[in-house]
Amino acid sequence: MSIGILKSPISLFKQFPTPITSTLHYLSLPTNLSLHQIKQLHARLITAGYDGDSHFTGQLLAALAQSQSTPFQYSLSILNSTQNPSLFAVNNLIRCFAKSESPHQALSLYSFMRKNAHFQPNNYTFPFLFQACSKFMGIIEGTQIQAHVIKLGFFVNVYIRNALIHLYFTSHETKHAKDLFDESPACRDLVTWNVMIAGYAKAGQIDNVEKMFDETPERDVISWSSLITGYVQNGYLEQALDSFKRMMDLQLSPNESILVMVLSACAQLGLIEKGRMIHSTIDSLNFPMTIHIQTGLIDMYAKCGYIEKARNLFNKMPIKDLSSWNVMICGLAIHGLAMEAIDLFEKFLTKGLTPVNVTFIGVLSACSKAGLVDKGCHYFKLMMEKYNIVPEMEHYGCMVDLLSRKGLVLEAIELVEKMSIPPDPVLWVTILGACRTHGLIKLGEEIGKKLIQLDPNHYGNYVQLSEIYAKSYKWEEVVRTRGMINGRNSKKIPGWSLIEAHGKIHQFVAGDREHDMSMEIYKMLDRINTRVLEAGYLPNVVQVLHDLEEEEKINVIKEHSERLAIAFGLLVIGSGKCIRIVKNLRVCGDCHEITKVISKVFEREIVVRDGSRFHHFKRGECSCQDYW
DNA sequence: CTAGGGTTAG
Repeated sequence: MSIGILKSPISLFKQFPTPITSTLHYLSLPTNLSLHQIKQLHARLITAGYDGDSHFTGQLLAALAQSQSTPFQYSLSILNSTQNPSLFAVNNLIRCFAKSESPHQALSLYSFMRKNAHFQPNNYTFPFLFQACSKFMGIIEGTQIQAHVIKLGFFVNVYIRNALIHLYFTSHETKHAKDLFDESPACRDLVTWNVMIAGYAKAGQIDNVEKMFDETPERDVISWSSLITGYVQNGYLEQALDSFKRMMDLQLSPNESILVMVLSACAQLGLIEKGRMIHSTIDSLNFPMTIHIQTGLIDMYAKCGYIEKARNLFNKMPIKDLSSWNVMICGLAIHGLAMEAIDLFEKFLTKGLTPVNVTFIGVLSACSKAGLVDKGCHYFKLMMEKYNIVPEMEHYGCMVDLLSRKGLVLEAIELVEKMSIPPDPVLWVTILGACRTHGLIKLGEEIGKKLIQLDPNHYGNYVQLSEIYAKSYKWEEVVRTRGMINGRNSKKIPGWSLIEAHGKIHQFVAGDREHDMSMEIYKMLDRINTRVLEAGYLPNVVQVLHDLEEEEKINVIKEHSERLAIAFGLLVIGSGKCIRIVKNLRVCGDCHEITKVISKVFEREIVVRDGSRFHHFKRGECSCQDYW
């Protein structure tokens, strides 16, 4: 009896004769059976009197090992009910253990094997063992097993070597992985190259990722997938999109992973035109609308400013997983739709789903963006007490932000001092900023001095402190603090803004004169400045007044990257169409103010995604209500 | 029967 004549696993059950004849001993099961189907089959075998048959035990375990589920107990019980399990069965049990939640059990089984002359490991055993070690970074155990591999003469087996290289990479032993790769060029295949590409990607060594990819003799879709994933995970978003284009130009078909990654690249860059193009590529390829693809699309639309599109896709999803909910909740949060994010989270809970750390980052950041102190504190407590989630830096970040911006600076300080992990200095920077805006001179002075001591090169701390002095009219201190900036190596992250126009990406930095249309852009900027002044816009006087040392800086404020992008947008984006800008840093107060006025006098909708959220500017107002 | 890639926040 051959499995080839059977149409589906279900028909397999129906065609099982009772009692099962000996011809069935040559049966091998199809892969991708569900746990339910395997259990049904198992039941039939028992009723047919084949319980404990060593051949069928092996087949059941092989099917389990290749199924989606990871039933540790069940697979063990199958083996235990067998009198004379085959090596095949034991290997597949190791495989089951390797992918289960307790992969170290694979090693217990291995040491049992070594004590039994009957079950000496073969070439199939070791890849599963190294896979198990990879799951818990068991490089010490792995190295011991490597010694056995050498002793038994299996070290030339390409499957085993690949699994071992993979183990070295997952255990951050990049050097050892490379040595193993270099050692025997003869013992390499396509998988070896792919392991190297993905391994270097995980290690953040993007140069080596590219080198390995270029040197791969023949590439498959996993090679491309590993390259593109490596780019996205290390922030090389444009390169990821370029590689995707290259791949598509070669008429290769993408897989799900590639599509999800390029959607993420578009999401992070805010490239709606490109994102839409990928969406239509997915449609025209008739690519299956999996949960991952749908979730990627929701994330992309939300992060590109189309929250209603994201919402529609989410509501239409027949099956959602945890990530889908997380993406949607976080998407609402970056749009400042705090109440909707909270309502969705409550709906999530009523479905009986269990939130994870990311879910709470979404909820808490929603609360912080809307200044909902009571709700934020409630959910922070709920997270710790009901769900036993230990807060991470990001959760503290939301809470400190929420409390301090609402003026509850002492509460914020108390929270930071009670933290279970050493606080990131950024938390103190947030509190320092709140001291400045709420006029807490003495406290701010103290924190500012401490921060400068902690990191004397951080430019922003001097600025904050000097502004606190300025507020209390301590001019000498202002001058002294400003003077301390000179000669420091500022670690300031360079700010940029980008705008998509007619399928091209245009990126600007402050004072940028590199763009082809620079002349027109600066002319437009002059026009903007004239018209907003007429409309009653006042530049941030305090800031300008005390930037005495370098007059250059006054101009730099006027030439902040988003202003260049807006000017460019007004020039090239058809009137009536919304101008969409993405920037990496938070929008500064002055730019926020001027953008409001621009939206009014030029009658333009302007959407800015800054480092933390969306601002929808319309008719002189912003969706954030000036709280951001 | 074997090894390799995967969305989520600021």
